[in-house]
Amino acid sequence: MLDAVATRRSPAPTSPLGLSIAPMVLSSAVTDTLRNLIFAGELQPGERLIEAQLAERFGTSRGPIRDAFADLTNVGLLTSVERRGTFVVRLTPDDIDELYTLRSALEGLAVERAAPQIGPDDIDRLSVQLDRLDQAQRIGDTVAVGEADMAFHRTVVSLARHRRLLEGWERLGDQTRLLMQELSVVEPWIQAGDHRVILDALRRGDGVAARTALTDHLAGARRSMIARFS
Amino acid sequence: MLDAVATRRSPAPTSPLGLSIAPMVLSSAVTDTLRNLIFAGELQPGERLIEAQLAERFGTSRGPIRDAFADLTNVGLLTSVERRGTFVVRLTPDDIDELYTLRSALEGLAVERAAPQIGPDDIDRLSVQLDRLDQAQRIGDTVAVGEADMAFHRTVVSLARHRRLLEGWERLGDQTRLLMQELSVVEPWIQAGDHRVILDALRRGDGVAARTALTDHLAGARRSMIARFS
DNA sequence: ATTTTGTTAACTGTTAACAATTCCGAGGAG
DNA sequence: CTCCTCGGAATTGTTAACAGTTAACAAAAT
Repeated sequence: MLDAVATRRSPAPTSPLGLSIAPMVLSSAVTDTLRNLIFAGELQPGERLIEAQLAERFGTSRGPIRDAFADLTNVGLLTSVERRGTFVVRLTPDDIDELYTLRSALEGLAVERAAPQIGPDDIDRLSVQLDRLDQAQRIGDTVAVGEADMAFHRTVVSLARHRRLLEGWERLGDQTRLLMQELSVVEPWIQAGDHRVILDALRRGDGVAARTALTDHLAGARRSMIARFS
Repeated sequence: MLDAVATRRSPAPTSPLGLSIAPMVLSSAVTDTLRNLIFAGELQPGERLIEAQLAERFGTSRGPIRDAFADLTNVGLLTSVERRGTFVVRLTPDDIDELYTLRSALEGLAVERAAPQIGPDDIDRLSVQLDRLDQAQRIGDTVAVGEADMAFHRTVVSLARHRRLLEGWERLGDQTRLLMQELSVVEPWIQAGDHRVILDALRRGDGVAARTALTDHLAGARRSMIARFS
């Protein structure tokens, strides 16, 4: 029915046998599939998405497609104009500025909250993710780099134990991935070191240091992104 | 068709004759109506909303209702569980903490960005809104107080000229109004003065002062809210 | 050549019917 | 008395068809 069904939002309940029992809701499956198509660049910025077309492609009716459009519009990956259609967002330099200044504020708050209550297992998790990032960078796999980078940042934010903060950040995270796809950026080498500094500060439980390391890192990324904007 | 159609998101285009020409989209009308019903306390926290019921009440089919549910869920006024229904959010003390810490971060960023580029007309607008707030407080009109308070804060954020910041804040603003309704709070008297301090700092273009005044104000409101939580 | 006006095709918003799941109480077994 | 099972009712998820709007194009007028 669907090319590839990636359940992301709803962590599938499983039966004792490990089988996924949860009756799938098409809308969310479509949402995830579309998101991945966007991140993979198959749906390009500016492109118009037509309900009936996608409905046929996925073998569903237009209802679930509409729901997915609504979701992705709220996340900021699509924009929709009443009675005129919905399109993949095309980011401008102003958008980049907005993205990174906001991420800076949110992630800054996050690390300061996370630092005092962080545990050794959390540190390990972050460390593993950084290794994965290095690995991906060495190979030169753009998609994997994007994924790993965002995974690290997302984990940091999640450690603040602040639901709304995480939800708000996730929107920006998705848009950042769209940006990376749009610029087809292999993350600049600078960042490899930046991340370690953040992690070290967190390991010491030094929230203030972690914050400045993080905001510096994001300011650098922001400049670098705006610079390579064609 | 609809009891009261309040278009909030889409500022209705009007013809030279003053007639609203824009063909109304039911979904957004329903969204606004539901939001107002929630703020007015007619739909109480925890209450379950049933698609068919509301569809009949508004004289529409279930489609637009579903769309409205999706919107309000994304805003944080409703929560919906797959195949199980959607409910008016019931806020807990933890939620209050989240709301105010996040608002603090966002509005802090906002004033610092707004301060350097603020004009006399902006100051006037804010001043008028504060007068309105005082007025409402003197009369003791809870709903008007909530509206005026949120209007002031919203204007401050909008002056930062940062689309994503404003969008993110608006979700929190809506949830704050829900909170006020839930606690049926006439804003504590402290705040009257607090707001003036913020405005004065902005008038001087002093972003840092405005930030501390604002975050102090929000910290106070947070404590006061948690305190009166029954 | 350029603008204007019909005209048509495509698409979104909406509706109503169908399918599948959940909820809730009655009845029976332990 | 408690727990479990088994319908039936209620409710959400999905589908397919209809209606109004927008966009694109060709013909006519300036």
